[in-house]
Amino acid sequence: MNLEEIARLSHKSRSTVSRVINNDPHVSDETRTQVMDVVRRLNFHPNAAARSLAAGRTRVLGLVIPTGVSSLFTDPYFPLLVQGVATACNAHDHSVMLWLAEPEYERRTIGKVMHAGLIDGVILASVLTGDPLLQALTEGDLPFVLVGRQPGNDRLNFVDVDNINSAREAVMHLLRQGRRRVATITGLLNTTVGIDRRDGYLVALRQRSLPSNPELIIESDFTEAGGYAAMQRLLPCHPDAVFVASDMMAMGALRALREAGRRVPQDVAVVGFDDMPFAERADPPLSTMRQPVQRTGVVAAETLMDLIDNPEAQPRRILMPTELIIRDSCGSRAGTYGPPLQSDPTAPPTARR
Amino acid sequence: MNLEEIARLSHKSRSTVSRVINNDPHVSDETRTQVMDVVRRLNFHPNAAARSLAAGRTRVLGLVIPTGVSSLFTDPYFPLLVQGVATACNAHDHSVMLWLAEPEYERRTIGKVMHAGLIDGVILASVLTGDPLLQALTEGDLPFVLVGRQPGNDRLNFVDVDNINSAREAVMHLLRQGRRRVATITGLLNTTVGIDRRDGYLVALRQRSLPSNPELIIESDFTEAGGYAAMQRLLPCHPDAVFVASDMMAMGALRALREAGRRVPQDVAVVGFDDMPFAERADPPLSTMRQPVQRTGVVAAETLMDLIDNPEAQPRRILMPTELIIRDSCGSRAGTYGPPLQSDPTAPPTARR
DNA sequence: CCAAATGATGGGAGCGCTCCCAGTTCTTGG
DNA sequence: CCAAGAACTGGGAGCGCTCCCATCATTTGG
Repeated sequence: MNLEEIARLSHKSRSTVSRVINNDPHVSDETRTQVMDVVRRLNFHPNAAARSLAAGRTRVLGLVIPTGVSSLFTDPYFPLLVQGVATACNAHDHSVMLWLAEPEYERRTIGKVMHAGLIDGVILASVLTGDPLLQALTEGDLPFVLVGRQPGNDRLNFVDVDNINSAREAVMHLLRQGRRRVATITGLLNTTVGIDRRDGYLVALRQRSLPSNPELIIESDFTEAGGYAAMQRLLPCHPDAVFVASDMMAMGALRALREAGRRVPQDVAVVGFDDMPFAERADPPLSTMRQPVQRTGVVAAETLMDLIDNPEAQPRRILMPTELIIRDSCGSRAGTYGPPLQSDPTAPPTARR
Repeated sequence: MNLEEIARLSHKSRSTVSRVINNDPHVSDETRTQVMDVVRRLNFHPNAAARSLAAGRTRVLGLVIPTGVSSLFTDPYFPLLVQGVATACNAHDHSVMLWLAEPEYERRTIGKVMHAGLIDGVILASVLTGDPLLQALTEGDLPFVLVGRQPGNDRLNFVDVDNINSAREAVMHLLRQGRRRVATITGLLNTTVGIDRRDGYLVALRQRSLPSNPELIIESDFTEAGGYAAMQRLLPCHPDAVFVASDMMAMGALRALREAGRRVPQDVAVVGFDDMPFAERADPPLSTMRQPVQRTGVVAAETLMDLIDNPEAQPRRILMPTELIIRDSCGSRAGTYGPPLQSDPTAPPTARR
């Protein structure tokens, strides 16, 4: 079944049917109705390949997820992001093509993304600096949006949260409680997000004129096991608070603290990052910096579609809001543990929704 | 850049270049080398749309994930499945198109999957009986594979685990420990997997000539919160063991037991299902029936590709192996808790890898 | 009342491939 | 040494659309 056949059955031309299908205004209402009747009766859908070939666009967005990041799919971060992208594509009558960037197929993936004409644009999640695909995209002319900023190139389009300031706020919150030995478990420090959240920790200390103590800063890898191991290394240093750069690692940290007999939050306050679904059911419920992951996926997809339609505009650099969610693990729930939350009029608001 | 241009530069015809690109054997080695040199030099990739249009196949597989199942992307089940499918596609030089089956776009999704010619075949995960897309696929002629069997139609292709027998084994294990009041928290009973795992529980009781007690069977929904609520309803009935139909719900059940002061496994033994990554880090580590989710995704994709090449063959009905993983929560770790594991020569082996 | 603008429609060309058929060259056996 | 086949190569048609231009009918303004 094709345009020609619909044309025959509705006694119109192929061109007119094409106009109807594509909502072209240059069609009379009567004709439109006639054609649509036939289209609906036969459940006609135009062939995507022919359409792409003739029009030069596919109405498909690519989504590339790195596989090197070990946590990958056990951490709900990517699933939520994927869900956001897919939802936005649904809403805008696009489809999404998903690639796992497995190193052994790197060249092939680059070829498919950039040269095969399968997609109109691509969303790249969590790229590492120097990623060959990013390199190729930068040199090519396929529209693309990063999830997570890349320092050093201010012409890139990205959607992200303000990791530095969000981390700073989280640590500030701990300091305002009177915690004096605040440690941090960082993410991988070869990722921008890992670096930024650590830097936010350092900024907070500096703002309070506190020295940073290298033994209170442990690099980890965003996994539960990594958080557990990092917390164990931290135990001998007796921190009274830990800012953990992801909820997944925070779960590991809580487990290590529990096993070591340290009470949370009485002995050690813990704040995570992400507000993943499991955070509120942790033991104790985890205080954490919420970021709107699913919404980030939606915005990334919408930004990309906008970019496809308007390739010449200024780079889009979008920061999503974060929000500090206070639960039990940081010891500042009113009247629950320790000293009450001191109000600090110089502090920025913690909620920026 | 197109075939014609490669042909010009390599002093061959379009047809010959096409043969080289498609690994047609009717080309001399010399010609092949010449052409490939130009192809590589210009980094040429044939246009996917033109290819699909001319050849009638896209080398793209669809993957449809339901969104009605509330757990969806917070449960690592789907992510692992997606990863398996994507990996298999990578390995076989295919791409994967992902759709979230959101109810409000149901008609549109069906159209894209079935009539737009975007894909050569589709994998459907966790369909409910009577799903309109399944209905449409059954009546159409697009190759498709289900993840999870559908009773009532033995012409469908599917990949699954033997949920009935696996559940039976898990419950048998509890009974062999001497547990007498074994309860179950089921999944949604409008899903085949929910029904099958409950039925396996019932079969185990029957095999031991034990009566089934309705108040020890609580329907839940595969979520952590659902498992928590179900366990709370179970507490007054004083079960000494619970078979929970998913690890996610088991986490909720453990939380409820902990809050109620019931010791696991001394007071209540718990066995889950899935062996999700978090199971071994639960408190206590969760005994569970492992199923190879990622591998299931790989097999589903490979089965679909086979089906696309051989549409006329017999229906593929594939069962993946499961394996009971003994950890602390069921109280049968040798020399750890309670009575020793009794050997039961009539029992089937628990590991079937 | 007629020229010019406006609106609606139809047909041709062409997007970049694959597939088929025909033609050319090179072998090989009787 | 030549016919018959095998091996390789080239060109045409066509996949189902979109886009452009031409055409025809209908308004509208001077």
